[in-house]
Amino acid sequence: MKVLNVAEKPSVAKAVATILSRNQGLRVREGRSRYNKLFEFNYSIRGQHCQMVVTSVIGHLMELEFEDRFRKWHSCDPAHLYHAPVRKFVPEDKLDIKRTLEEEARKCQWLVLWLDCDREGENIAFEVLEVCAQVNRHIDVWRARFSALIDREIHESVQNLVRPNQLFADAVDVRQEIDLRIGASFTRFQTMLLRDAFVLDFAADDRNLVLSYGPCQFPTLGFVVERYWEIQSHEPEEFWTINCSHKSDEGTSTFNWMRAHLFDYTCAVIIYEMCIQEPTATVTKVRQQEKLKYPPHPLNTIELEKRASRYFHMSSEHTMKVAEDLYQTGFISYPRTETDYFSERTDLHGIVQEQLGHPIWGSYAQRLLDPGAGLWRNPSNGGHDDKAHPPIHPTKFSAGESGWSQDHQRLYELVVRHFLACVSQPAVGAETIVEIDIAGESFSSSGRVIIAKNYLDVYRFESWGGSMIPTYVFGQQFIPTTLTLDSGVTRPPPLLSEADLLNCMDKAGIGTDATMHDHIKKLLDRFYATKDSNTRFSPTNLGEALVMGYDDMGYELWKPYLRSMMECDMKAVSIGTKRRNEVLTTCLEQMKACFLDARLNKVKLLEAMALFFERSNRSSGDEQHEVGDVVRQCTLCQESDMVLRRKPDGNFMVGCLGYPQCRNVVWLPGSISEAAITTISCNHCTPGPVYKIQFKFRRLEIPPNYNIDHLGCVCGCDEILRQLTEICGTGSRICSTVPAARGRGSNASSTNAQRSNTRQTACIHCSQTGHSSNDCPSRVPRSRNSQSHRTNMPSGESSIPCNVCGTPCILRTANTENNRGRKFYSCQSQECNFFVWEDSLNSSSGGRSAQPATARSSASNPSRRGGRGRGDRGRGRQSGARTSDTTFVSATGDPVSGRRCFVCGDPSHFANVCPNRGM
DNA sequence: GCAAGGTC
Repeated sequence: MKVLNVAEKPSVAKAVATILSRNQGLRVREGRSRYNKLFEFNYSIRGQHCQMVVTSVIGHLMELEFEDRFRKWHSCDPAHLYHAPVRKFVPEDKLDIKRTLEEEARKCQWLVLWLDCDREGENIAFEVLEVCAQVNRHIDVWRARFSALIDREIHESVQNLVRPNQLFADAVDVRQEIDLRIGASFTRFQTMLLRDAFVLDFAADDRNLVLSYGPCQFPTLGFVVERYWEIQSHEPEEFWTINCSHKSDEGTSTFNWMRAHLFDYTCAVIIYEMCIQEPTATVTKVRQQEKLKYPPHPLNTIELEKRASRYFHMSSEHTMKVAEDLYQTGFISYPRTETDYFSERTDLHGIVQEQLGHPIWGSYAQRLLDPGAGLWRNPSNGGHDDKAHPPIHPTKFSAGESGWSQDHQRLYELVVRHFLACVSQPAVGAETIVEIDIAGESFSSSGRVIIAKNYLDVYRFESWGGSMIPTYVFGQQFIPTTLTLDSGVTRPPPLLSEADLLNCMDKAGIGTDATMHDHIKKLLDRFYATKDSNTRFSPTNLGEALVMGYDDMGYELWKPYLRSMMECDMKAVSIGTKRRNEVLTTCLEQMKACFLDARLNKVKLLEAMALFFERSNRSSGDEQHEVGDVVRQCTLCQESDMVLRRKPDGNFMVGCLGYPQCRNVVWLPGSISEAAITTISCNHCTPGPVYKIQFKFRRLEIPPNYNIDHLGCVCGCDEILRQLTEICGTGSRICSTVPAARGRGSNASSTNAQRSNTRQTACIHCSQTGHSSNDCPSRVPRSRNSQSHRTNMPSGESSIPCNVCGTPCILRTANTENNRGRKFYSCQSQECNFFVWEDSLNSSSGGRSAQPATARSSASNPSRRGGRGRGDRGRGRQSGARTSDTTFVSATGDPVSGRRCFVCGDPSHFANVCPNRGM
């Protein structure tokens, strides 16, 4: 029988082949991919003679992408990316590996998968399986389960093959699809919204700047911003403390006040004065005890990154590059591992033995192996095990190689010293604590003497501070040498260091050991954060603005909860308690709703950006193409979407995204001041969905008997919209400009709204034809700024104060069929919708109502927080001074203020406990 | 031009 064995990486293929063949009769040949060799030997599985071929892939064989027609950024509304078709395929650079697998699979009866024993490994197993089964559908597929590349483990696993686990692979499929859809939709949305709207001069090529969003990179940025805000909002507070020292023949001891400090000056002074009046100190306790300082757990990836950052100021990304080099050249074990415990079968003594010849730590290694020295101790167990790789440890001796950089040298030294420390006894110290009493107040002093340094002898990166303390005996009395009342101020926490950031990510489950450094690097690459020489991170203006924008929307998109929830769902899929499609559908529905909501609230992002950046007056580039909100699929080209857009002149239109190939367009009345897509679809227009638009018209530009708020459909069925287009026109500038003419001329199937524009309708201001109300020569010059509008009011015009806002109302004449010639007062303020018939003001009761004909829209004057600088944010949060006073409950049951669920928007809970998640 | 996850 011929058996094809496939490992996740070349090194594992080589190790498996070497172990199984016992290095006898092992033949090596090249495959189509230069990195993935093939190893051949004979072996017996459960008594059956097998010709074994072992080869490898390089991680994932396949990638997930949108189908071609959705890949261009302007090809569709980003909201469509939540259901646009995706495909899994082998990318160009992996085709060689695929061909090798196909060639070998054709000749084999069995396929044995030696992928890492985690979810990603299982998913890769199914990718390999798919490729092999396509060329040999009879191939029998098996999975080898192993937890380390050690002889017994590998031999046992091949004799106890199991079937691949579809559920594990499903969980990864779900993760991939969600990551892709969320990432691509939000990235396109925020990039196209913000890039050209502001002057982003920090990037050399700001036209090609990408403002990416990702479920790992954003929470990572969130940690940085949150700490920054904490520092910004810190208000130093003065405190008071009493310090005491005592000088004797043996030396000086410093005693610390056991109350530490008081913020109340009066209290501190009263206590201090009591001490001054009765300054005799009495020793109330002398305690001596042995203290141990334990060596670190065996080294895993995150710990390696953290320590290299702390000890050598190396970035996590650089650390992993250097570690990869050392691994490739055989000096250290596999550097991407979660495991921080050595299997009992690891030959720890053998690893130490290799280091005996080292000029610096060789003698320490000798002492370790000397049973008489008593220095050896079996390493501790950190409690993490990825079941695939051992902790990082040295695999080959080196006293320094010629090609090594200083960082190679340092990292190898760290790995070796860390390993030697792990198998060493803890340091032992003798600690003395002395407590004294002065006028009823307690003070303490401590000293430590190291009795045996043990592992600290080799682990030079750690120290154990301590100082000698003079001898004191219980009951002894003395007069302090100094007794002072000192003041200090509270300090903010420091900026996050790289080690802190890795810690936050690790605790919140953001990224994996192999990818965390990538997410950190991405923050720097995207200009979201900077790192100072002390490896501490600050957000850039861009990073802070983005987080602030989403925070102002009330969404937790920059917090780690979304990722944590996804992780829970992945776990549920992998153990079979939830189905793959169920999780996928529900999660994507929720994220799409969240996306649509975020887009409706995009003004928050714009406002936050405006706090930090100048507005740009660019009119070309993406701004022209800024994807608006989708109304429907274009019925003309039937490929792209029709989207609502606001043109530079302020007028609205609905145009096809396929422009200029498709020039389908619907022109809208020129009297619209606001328009926003809703999620309500029209019941009449087909093919659906056709989303209705919430319009707001300018009071002065439409007849009085029309409501200024109108929920309408632009696809021809809406009578009111049709009438208003007839009455108001679409704006003469639109009619006369070249692009507009092009749009109409090329599109024979123009809508009612378009055709109506050419009719001769009377202006509502002067009742003349030949111009629209927008361009009426008798019309009051109208600015978008209501302030300037007021100053331009023509003198002599009849006016009354507005009942609602007090702004003068102008007397107008209606020109509609039902009310032609009738006078009405209309408020000039754009923020106010008040108008009233003149005749109704004179009738005390009955007849026409004296009430304003239109109510103020609740949305017309949204309550806003005042302008806010960077520093105010944290302060607001600290004092709970947010817009809502609702109490929120986090997963741990702690009340948290000012947030709302990003799934359903309900402010009473967080998304992780949302009843609407339905999963 | 978007994500995150493998790995050379």
